[in-house]
Amino acid sequence: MIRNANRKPVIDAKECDISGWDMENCPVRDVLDRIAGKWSTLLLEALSRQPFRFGELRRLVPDISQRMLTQTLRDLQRDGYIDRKVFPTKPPSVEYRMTELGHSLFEPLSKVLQWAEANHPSVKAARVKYDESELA
Amino acid sequence: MIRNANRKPVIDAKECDISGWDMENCPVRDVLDRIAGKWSTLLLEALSRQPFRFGELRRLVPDISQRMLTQTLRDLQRDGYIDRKVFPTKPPSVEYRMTELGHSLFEPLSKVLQWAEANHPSVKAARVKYDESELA
DNA sequence: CAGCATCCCGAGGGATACTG
DNA sequence: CAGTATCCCTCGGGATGCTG
Repeated sequence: MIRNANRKPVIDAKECDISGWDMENCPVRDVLDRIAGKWSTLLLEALSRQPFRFGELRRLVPDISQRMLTQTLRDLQRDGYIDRKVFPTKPPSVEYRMTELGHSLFEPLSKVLQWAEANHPSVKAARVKYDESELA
Repeated sequence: MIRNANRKPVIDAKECDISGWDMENCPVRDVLDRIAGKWSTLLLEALSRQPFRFGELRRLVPDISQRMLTQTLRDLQRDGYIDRKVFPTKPPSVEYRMTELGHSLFEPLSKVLQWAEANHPSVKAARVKYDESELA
């Protein structure tokens, strides 16, 4: 039985490196908050394969509003994950292309996405089980 | 120069496997939405190291409100990432422990967290550069 | 100790219309 | 085509107080 007696003292802040994260300027949160948006990962996934133009992305992700497409692309660009090239044609065309930083981010990120897809059934099953035990 | 002429036709939905995700029941989003919360990764990181009790987690993450601590823990438990064991002592004590599913999630997830920490300077630099070019 | 209930606010994000 | 500008509204999450 796990009890207070043979429980280790509360984890040391230095050692654990968690308590040291004050949320105001936590590096991990600062990066994560931007890619945790509703559309970020989807756009990163698309652009990880090949460059796309605005309208192409719009067609690729039909559910996104052009407002959020613009904003998400700008945020991703601001953080250095994608590049934006304007071709002064008429009408103008704009190409979005993933940077090296973006690719290096997407490498570990894609593993999480793959995990999510692969383990979705387990998660759904866990939810059903939880919900059943709750209404008891 | 990249132009419309020698540009590949718009990516095939089947091949790309993106357009096929209707957002309503996209597996990836369904999983991601829960771990994208403000506190989820922090609690997963803590519990990936060792089990903790409610109050211990509270002290580990001082910024979290007990409301969000309770709610986030319940959500993580519901999705099967952590277990909750109640010891009928007085006063009662509750232990949270990461499940195998949680550990298997945290494996790829921790890589992203490490990436975020390691590349935070690059991201910050990109932002500065972007903001400077914007006010021009 | 480990929660639950309530109130409340700001940000994320949708819908629509207009523009260079 | 590739955006910008408004309006609006949900809801994630903070603060506070109460309970078994």
